[in-house]
Amino acid sequence: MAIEPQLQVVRRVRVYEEIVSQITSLILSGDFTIGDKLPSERELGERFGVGRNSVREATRALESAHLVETRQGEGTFIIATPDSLVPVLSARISEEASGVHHLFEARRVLEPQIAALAAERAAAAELRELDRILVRQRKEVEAGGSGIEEDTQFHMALAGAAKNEFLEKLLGTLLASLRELRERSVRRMSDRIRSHETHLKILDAVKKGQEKDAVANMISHLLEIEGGEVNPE
Amino acid sequence: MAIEPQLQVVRRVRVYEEIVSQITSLILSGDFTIGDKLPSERELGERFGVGRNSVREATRALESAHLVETRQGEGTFIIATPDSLVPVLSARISEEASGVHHLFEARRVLEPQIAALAAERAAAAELRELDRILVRQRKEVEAGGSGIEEDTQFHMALAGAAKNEFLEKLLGTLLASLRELRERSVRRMSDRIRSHETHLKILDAVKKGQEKDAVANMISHLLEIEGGEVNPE
DNA sequence: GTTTTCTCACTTGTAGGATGACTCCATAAG
DNA sequence: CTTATGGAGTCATCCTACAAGTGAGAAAAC
Repeated sequence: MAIEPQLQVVRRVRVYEEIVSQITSLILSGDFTIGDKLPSERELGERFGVGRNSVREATRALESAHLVETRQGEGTFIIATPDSLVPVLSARISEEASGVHHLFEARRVLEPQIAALAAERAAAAELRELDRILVRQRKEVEAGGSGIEEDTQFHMALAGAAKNEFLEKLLGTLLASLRELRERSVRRMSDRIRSHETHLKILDAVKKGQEKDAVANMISHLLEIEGGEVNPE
Repeated sequence: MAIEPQLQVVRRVRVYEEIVSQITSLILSGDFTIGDKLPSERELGERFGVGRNSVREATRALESAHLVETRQGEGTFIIATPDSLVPVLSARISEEASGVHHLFEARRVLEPQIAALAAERAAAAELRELDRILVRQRKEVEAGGSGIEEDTQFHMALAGAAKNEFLEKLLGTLLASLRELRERSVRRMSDRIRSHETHLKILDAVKKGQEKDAVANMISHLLEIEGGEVNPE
């Protein structure tokens, strides 16, 4: 084969994505704030040097992310509330590898407390659902699967049992950000089994309402998942 | 004034929204499932009787909701299952229902851990900044002010010292959400002074690197702020 | 002077054409 | 069998044209 020059893989960024990114930055930096009106589609197009279509596509993306609101005949307005910015922020951070450690740390902060709340508040039906998830995970792992889908389900169901929608939403965001990383990490079968067993321990503590055990088990579970190397100071 | 008939507010549905809705339904019903390829933009446009622009805008909205993935030269593909749609739907609901109580609780989950991290990692310059903030707060309160601005600064500076951008931004979000509520609550002078003194205690623990004291002091501080009635089970 | 109506400029909503870029696959050339 | 080539299908992006909605100020009516 002929000599192939090492080609840089060009990450094709579509025009509309670039616009979304820029406008999001302007909102985050405070240059645009709630209630502000964006320049018209034509003007934005001229300013960015792109067509009106691309501006519109960017607007649709921002709109479905609840960052802006478009009213025919009037214009497009910033409606970003702090709440709606949370997912955006986490998505950004996850793009930069430097933030991954922060995400794991945030998870270690959040999830043990979520486990404690679940231990305090979980209803019988929720406990049964958690049981069912772990049964599915066991089958999946024994069949050679990764069980990662069930893993996510377990953690989210636990958050649901904690009865705090804000925390639940937050964890969902966090797990979504970490998801591709976790899928990438090829874990050994023994790890998967151990992970499943720690799930059982956590659920056991939750069932008995033992908050401190739930916290402790969750912490060791997260350290297992995260590092591989558990570092129990 | 003349009799105003109760006018029904007409919800104008844009074409692209209708398309998003229809495709979402097809995913939920299982007619479209993961991996499936959507018809081409032209064909979709003809089938719905709309222009390609509208189809593209719908695609952008679906894409930013992680329901589909578009690859140039190939087509647009479903990347979601009915299961994965559930969180999307419930997120909408929680935007309205998510109560203030949940926000306070989330704060009690987050901020003690942030204080612990700060106790572990705070640099000298950051400690001096925290000092300065508390001096300003003291003056402000003694002059009859609320000191709420300095309160926010203190908590955010502490989060900065924790050296985790994600947690820092998260707390910023949370405090902004709670801000108007806190401003509304007319607190007594004695409460303001006590709040300031608890700040001093927290900072003291942070300076000495006593993580557990930092956590404990932060918890009691938050309970003070939140309820007025401390309930130390 | 006050109120109502109308006009017009501006903005978003939508359709559809033209062209470029990319992917895949069948077919031809070696 | 391997490698090029080319064409069909598709998305990416630009463009024009017009419909539809909004708001403000001019014009008209009172």
